[in-house]
Amino acid sequence: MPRVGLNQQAVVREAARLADEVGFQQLTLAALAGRLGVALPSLYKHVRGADGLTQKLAALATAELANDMTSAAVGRSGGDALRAMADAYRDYAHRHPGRYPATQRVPDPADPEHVEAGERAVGAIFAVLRGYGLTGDDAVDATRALRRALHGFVTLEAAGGFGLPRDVDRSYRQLVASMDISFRSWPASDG
Amino acid sequence: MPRVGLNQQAVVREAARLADEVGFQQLTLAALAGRLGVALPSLYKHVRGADGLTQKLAALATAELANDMTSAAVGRSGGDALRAMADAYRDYAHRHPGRYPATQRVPDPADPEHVEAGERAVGAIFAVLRGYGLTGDDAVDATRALRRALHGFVTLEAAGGFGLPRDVDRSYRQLVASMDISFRSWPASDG
DNA sequence: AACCTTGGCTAAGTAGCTTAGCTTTAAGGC
DNA sequence: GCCTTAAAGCTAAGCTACTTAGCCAAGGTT
Repeated sequence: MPRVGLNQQAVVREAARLADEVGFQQLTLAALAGRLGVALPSLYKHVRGADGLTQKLAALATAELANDMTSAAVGRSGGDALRAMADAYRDYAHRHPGRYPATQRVPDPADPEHVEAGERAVGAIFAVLRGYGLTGDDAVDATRALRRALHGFVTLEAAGGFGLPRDVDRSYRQLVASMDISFRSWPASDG
Repeated sequence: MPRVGLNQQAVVREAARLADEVGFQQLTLAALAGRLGVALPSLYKHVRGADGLTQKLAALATAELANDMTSAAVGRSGGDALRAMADAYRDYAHRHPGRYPATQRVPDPADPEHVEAGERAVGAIFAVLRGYGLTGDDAVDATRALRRALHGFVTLEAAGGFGLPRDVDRSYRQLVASMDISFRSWPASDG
């Protein structure tokens, strides 16, 4: 029995690749083990079963997405920053259709890297909102609104949920434009 | 073997109740069969397996949601109608936590009732948007934006995804208020 | 060289879904 | 009132996927 020499990182990275190829839902331990050239139960030496694997995948994907969003916004502000970040978000979902769904998982408090990645993602949005003069509770609400809008879009897009015949890129630009308007005239916090 | 006397409707209705109790993900054929007092394979006489069951559940839930949204908006217009409909949407998700996720399933073209329910739901939103003077492509984009916003909110809320400490009802009102503003100054279609 | 941690394995068991094929109920025609 | 038959139930069997238990060998450490 020649050793393959796996470790957790190698397993999770391969899982990410596989997920992008076959889809998040189709990511199975059996397929992953086959890809890595080991028997299925061997994976348990590296990750805590199927759930542990998806949690680690979530941590990886969240970190990647946070990176992309941050780099997109750097050196920009206001509507420019918003558009750049929104594009980076959608791009990531397109480039990594299998990893993207994992980013929606609530960070595991027991995994510091996961928690940190989540905070960086939120922080990137916060930074953009500061350009609109939004801070404190307003920024919290606005962050939620933006996350929802972006996530909702790419999810429905991926599901083919846009039955209505309308150019999708354009819809996205419209969405971002409307968020821009919302943020500029954000309802007063005591509303 | 005394007959229970099931039919498709009885099976789907019980599935809806069960889903609300144990959660959409935990809705299993085994649990449903136990609840109905029949052996698991007997369900196949009424629905086409697990997938067929969730599709029928989706049709039921979508119809219910469309009804609620429509009744909420009737006799109102503009921001009033928007708020009422948004509240009805979130209420439904709260009252039927197990059915709600099923409403996100793309309508099955082979199931006329499902298709019709989906059209009624979109139609209810369209009617409200007409009050903002939005029609045609603008209404399409705005409908997508509203669906996303509402769905995103209740999904994140259900997932406990609002880690940030902030009153959730209030966030919802803010969200709806910001949609109201967006719709009143919707970007021109040629933007 | 002996040790012992680690990464691999096989075997076995669980949960859930599905199909095949049989039996019985109960409705309808004669 | 019987006979036929479609429908509704059943058991048996098999599939996929995940999980646990327990064993063995590879290979670094002392």
